[in-house]
Amino acid sequence: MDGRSDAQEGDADIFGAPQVQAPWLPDSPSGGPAQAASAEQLLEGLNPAQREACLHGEGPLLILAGPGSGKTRVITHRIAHLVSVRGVDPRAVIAITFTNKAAREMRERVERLLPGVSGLWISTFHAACARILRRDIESLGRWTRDFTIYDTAERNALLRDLVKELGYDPQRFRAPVLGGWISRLKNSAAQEDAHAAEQAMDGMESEVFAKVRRRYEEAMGERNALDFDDLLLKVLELFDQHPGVRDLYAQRFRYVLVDEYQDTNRVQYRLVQHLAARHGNLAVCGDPDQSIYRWRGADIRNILDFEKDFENPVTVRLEQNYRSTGNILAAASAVIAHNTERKHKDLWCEEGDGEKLVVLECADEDDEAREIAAQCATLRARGEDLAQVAIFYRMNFMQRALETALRLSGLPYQVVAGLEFYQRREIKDLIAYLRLLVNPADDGAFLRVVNEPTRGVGARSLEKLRAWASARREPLLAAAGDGEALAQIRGRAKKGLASFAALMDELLAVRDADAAVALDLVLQTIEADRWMAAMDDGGGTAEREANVEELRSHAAEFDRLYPGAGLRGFLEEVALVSDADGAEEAGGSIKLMTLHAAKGLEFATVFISGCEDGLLPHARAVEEDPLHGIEEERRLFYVGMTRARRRLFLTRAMTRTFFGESRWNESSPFLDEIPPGLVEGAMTAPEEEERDVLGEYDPEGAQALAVGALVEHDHFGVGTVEQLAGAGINARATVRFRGGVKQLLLQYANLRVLS
DNA sequence: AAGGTCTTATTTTTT
DNA sequence: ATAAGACCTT
Repeated sequence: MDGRSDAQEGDADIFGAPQVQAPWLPDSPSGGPAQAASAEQLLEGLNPAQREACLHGEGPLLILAGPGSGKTRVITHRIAHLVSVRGVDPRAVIAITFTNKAAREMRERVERLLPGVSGLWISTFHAACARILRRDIESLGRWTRDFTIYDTAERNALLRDLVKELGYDPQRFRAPVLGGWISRLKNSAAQEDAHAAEQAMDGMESEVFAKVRRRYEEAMGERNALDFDDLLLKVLELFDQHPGVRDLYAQRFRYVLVDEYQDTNRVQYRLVQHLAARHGNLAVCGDPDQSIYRWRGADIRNILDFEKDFENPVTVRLEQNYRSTGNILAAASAVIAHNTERKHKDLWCEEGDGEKLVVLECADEDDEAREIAAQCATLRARGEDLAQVAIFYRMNFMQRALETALRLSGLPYQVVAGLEFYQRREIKDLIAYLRLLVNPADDGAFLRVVNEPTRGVGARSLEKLRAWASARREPLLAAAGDGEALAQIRGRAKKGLASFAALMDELLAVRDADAAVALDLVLQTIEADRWMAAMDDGGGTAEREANVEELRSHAAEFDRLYPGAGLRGFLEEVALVSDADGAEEAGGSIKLMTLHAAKGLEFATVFISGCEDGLLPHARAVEEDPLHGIEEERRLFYVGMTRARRRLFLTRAMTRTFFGESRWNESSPFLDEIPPGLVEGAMTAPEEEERDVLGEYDPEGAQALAVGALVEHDHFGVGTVEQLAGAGINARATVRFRGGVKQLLLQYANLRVLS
């Protein structure tokens, strides 16, 4: 195999030239590991199936990998084997993952096997595409390589503006909905049924939608911006329209590996086809049972049909589970067996049965959170490492109650994949300054910071500026620096705009500088201290200052890690890597995350909270698509269960507060799919529960209740009792309030009897 | 134009 | 319950 010579010669000047590149992938001119691991070392400890996947040479390879079957191990060892044993140039290998977290982990593990290696591409689809576009997007004619990446919030902000601009009611045509439609349309663009997607919207609305969409694409072009979907789509366009460019990449990537293939959508599928077109050495890895991204276009057929799509693929099944105890595995297998859309798998493990699963029924979400915290405290007392404990939830808002309980119990915790940080106002503003400086056409960034700190520029003058700019198809920043445009604006606004333009002009000096340097100049130029003081809404400026300081240290750290990547590289990372906290992991703390974020991870102890009908499966998922929805939710539950190595707790709350109102929930149907013999504390622990609950429940007051009594409730006001049922903690009342009839659990309702 | 109060919708999941 | 918007006042 002499992959090395042709890749190096052909690509050195093309790919190795100094350029903006995905910073975490330093693409040094000469790749190659410092010291190669030997073949024996690499295969050590692998089972026969893992070995086969690792050693597979040329041609398509499908790795069907059950949870905990050592999939990442196989991929990383395969890469190491290719490079160090078969002598493949690292730059001829591309490994694509689905999340940043997975990419990071894979990179670390490969580096451990191949110390000092460089030139490998290990990244998400989005990062890889961004990187390709930074180099080649100008072939498409419309964007420059300094394009800005818009996240969902920025996309929605633009859409809202456009809806208004087009004279529609932004209340009726809400940006997130429109954005969702646009995204779905784009992701099905590579499919035959793109037309069908458009028809799905009815009459009147579809016309509005079509108009908004057209304007949106136009505006994104004018702003030199791309949304997440565009990143993939534009590469596809590039490859379709410029076979030469396509060949450059297809030629370079002798080996293409794709992880989590079951979650690829049709666009990603086609991208992979392009990349592997030349050499056909495509190895994909995945598990149809863990496909949980159908809602954003993932097409499970991609993996189910792999064997049809490629001639003579080698299929390797990894069915031995190295992670979980027998009980956990049996429970998870029993649950997933209820799905019809799947390939049968026989998972097995050498572990013993282990502990039984524990189901905890709790009164409400606070009780649930306290119960979980109490269990965690017990684990800690027994000497368990809390870093090996995770709590999963279906929806982000559920995080609150959990956090509160953990904090009260004095347990250290860490929220994984919270986008919090980069959503903070001061951080978004600073990022917008930096973006505008790299991409002066980014009107979104302009609008965000033109009056931040305040410069007396209000809606009226901005409207004039906009009119002038859009008539000339000029960016707003250019207009702000144009005497003619400013001629129609007077007073403070005029001065403000001019000074803003001058300020941005000054900042231009650090356009190609390191991230920290650029950030510091921005902070200095806008007089950050005064700016933050002005933002102060009473809570003081300490927190904002700390956030800004954290951003500075992020930037400095980035510069240190990726010399040469500069401000542009930093902005790319900020746009694509949402989980900023993932970098440094706080030792010994419990991990909180959504079920989706849990994919690919493992913990000794796992809590799945909210095992309730309506939440798991999520009511909306089932509603949208009764057929596939429930199966996807079941897969999600399965993913959660199979993260656990030794202990699995499934918790549910009888009532849960949704938005202000508390709702009664049935238990999740998935719980009933677990063989009862594997579960302990079967379904309820009445004596404990009663004790918990009675503390807050006043039976005295309840006794005064009778049908016909007039009662008062904190939220619903005054009402009449129509019916009483149940006893003790289950006592319920049906009460007619002015706003309607409510079923209330007496223990929580806190009813005051008026007559 | 800026700052305050009041209404309103919001809750899948991620790049 | 909460946050973001709309709306009103200065």
